[in-house]
Amino acid sequence: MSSEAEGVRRSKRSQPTINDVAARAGVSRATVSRVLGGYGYASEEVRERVLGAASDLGYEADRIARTMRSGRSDTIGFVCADISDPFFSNAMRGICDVALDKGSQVIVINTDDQLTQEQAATKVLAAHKVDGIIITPVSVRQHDHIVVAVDDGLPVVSLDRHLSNAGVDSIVADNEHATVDAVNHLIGRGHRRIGFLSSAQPEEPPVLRIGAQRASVSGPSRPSLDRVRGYLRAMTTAGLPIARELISFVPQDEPESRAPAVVEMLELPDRPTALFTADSYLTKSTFAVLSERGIAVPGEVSLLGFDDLEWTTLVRPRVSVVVQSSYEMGRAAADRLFAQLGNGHPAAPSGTRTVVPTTFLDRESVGACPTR
Amino acid sequence: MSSEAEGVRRSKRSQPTINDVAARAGVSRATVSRVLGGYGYASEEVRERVLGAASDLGYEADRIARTMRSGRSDTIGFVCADISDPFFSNAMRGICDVALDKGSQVIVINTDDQLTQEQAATKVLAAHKVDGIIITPVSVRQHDHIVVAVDDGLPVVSLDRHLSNAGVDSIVADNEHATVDAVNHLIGRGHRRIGFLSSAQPEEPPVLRIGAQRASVSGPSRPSLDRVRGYLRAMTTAGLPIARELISFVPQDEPESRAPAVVEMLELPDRPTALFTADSYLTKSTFAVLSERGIAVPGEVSLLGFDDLEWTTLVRPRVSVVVQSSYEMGRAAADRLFAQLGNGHPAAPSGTRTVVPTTFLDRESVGACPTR
DNA sequence: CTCTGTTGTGAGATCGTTCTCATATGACTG
DNA sequence: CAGTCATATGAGAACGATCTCACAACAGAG
Repeated sequence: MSSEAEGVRRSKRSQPTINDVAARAGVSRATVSRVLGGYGYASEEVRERVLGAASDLGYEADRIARTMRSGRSDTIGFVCADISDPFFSNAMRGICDVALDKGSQVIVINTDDQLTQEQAATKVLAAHKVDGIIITPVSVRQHDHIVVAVDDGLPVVSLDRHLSNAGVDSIVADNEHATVDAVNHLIGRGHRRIGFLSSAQPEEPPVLRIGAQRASVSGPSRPSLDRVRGYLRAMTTAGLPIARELISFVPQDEPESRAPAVVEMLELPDRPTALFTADSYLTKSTFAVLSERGIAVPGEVSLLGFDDLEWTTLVRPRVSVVVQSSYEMGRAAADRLFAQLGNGHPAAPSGTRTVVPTTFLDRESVGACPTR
Repeated sequence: MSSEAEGVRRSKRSQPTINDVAARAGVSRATVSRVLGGYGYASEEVRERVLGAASDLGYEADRIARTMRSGRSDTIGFVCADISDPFFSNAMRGICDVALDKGSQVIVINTDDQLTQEQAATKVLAAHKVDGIIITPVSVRQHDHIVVAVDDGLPVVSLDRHLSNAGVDSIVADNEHATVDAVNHLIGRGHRRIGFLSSAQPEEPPVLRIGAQRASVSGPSRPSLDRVRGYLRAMTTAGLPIARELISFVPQDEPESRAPAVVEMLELPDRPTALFTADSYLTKSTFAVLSERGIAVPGEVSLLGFDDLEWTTLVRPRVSVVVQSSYEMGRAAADRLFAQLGNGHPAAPSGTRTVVPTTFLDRESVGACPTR
């Protein structure tokens, strides 16, 4: 009933606390917490008084204090190479959508594919007491920091890369299969000399072993490697020879080397009649080179790429591509993470590998192998 | 010296606390805090012991507890319509880069241009005790929730939109000027009938007033409106008539209406010889329609757009555009925010309007006005 | 009438920091 | 020798929520 004290309100940063609500409702903090938290007992009369007081004051629980006490922050972390990359920003959108649904927020950290930054990121996120982390690990070998986080009980989901025996769930596209299908499509159109272009992690350049009967690539599962594997498998299965010069890896951190790599392949004595580009960067560079040199697509050279981007339907010919939905992959990663969170005690992560399907969009850049 | 207790470590979620460090160093919490916080006195000997203990334990201060006590969270919020939109993801990257530099993290929330979601977002971020917010407000009229936040002492910077008299700093491109220059460029090439296509916020469709001598558009400053203003000013200044049918607004939330709007303009009895598209969506739709219909660019129709995207140099002709660096705008917004944070007590935001320059990229889609 | 159980409430510990304040010691000054 | 400093440290109070526990009050059972 004291109307005078009400008018005085400190203007700067003074959200009402649970004490204010308790005082206004004439009950204790514990009772307010019980009513608002929806647990324990509370008489109907008290419940109404508390709810009324809370809404009168515009009370909103301080998340930080809540986290302090309960350990849950309703916040997850997303660690990626570069949020301005469409793959990650789309995945981010998927993650955010799921998080919103679960009442969580998302903190983003870019690593620029630097291991040190990734290590720092996991530490910072742990210090922020995030409930879990979705990460696209820089390296599939050096991931001690991730294992440490998992051991500390922090749920982690790996996006677009699979960490073997790290006990981390992962969400990946069916890269190998999709590539097999795509290359088979080219083979089906009569192509025999099919070039393969891919970006490669500078730290772990792929090592190819090309034998008479078999070709293989060493290293753990990661998109670029799995796609080479798909290429090798499709070629081998079709009984086609694997030529070293038809496989080109461009270091991820040397964008300026992409066009030269494409040029080099096009200037081969026995030029490939089809090109499979394993990522959007190389699809773009390849298309640009082809277009600049006036090489007819698909008349002289067919082009088939991985990843769909806005421009692929804007250019002529429209580019045929294998699509992986980064948005769906983001959603899947978040779903997986919240599933782990749901199990009260974060059950020992089983290291489940969730494979997200890809789609083949047959457009205009692939044609029959030109006859000579 | 007790080596047995050391071996026992709880595996789940048990980061060492400042108490552990204090115990190991044989000092009090306060001393540890002083050494680690770098303030007050501490003897060289104690300092070393503390530092040693902290590093032995791998101690990292709990950010949540720190926030609890100090009020600073080293976290800022970014509220945008859709993080998967290149404009926002690039801005986000800029914000993250600056934040990283300042030792802060960024929480992203998508609003899908929904006012209710934006209101919820500001509340949640306040509850998370973020140090400040960068926001691209859905509406430049209904922003009570933003004013409330500012009044509560939460620094806010508005990105890409200016809120008049809300006391909020803003970062915007020089939309009007850039458009004047761009349209002047078209006029300089002899064009007289220049079409203008833009997206419009569904809630506040622009109202045009077209008089004999003057044309104007009502409403507060926001990119789409400022660009129409630029168009009107350039046309008026050049003494060219403003024709209502040459100005088309497509509701932002109706992507399916874009192509029809372009078609409608191209089928005008006296078809425009040049088109200025005020945002990337319409640039894309316009290019697609032009290309599908086989209309020669710039032979029959010239095209000039706002915003640069990957595809504009991949297609033929390459599209001439006005570029605003969303990355730089993001950086500028973050710089502004941290500048406010720096002033100990967040000085009353002056409502400063920072204008980020644009660049005109003259490529191949603009040509001389065809003679009939 | 005592005992047990349900319902309702509050006191107070707790989470891990930061930071104020009190206190202690030695050195130096007048 | 008392008084004033600078140096060095620790005790303990916040911050705002959650949640355990203790305790009432009252019902119904034995």
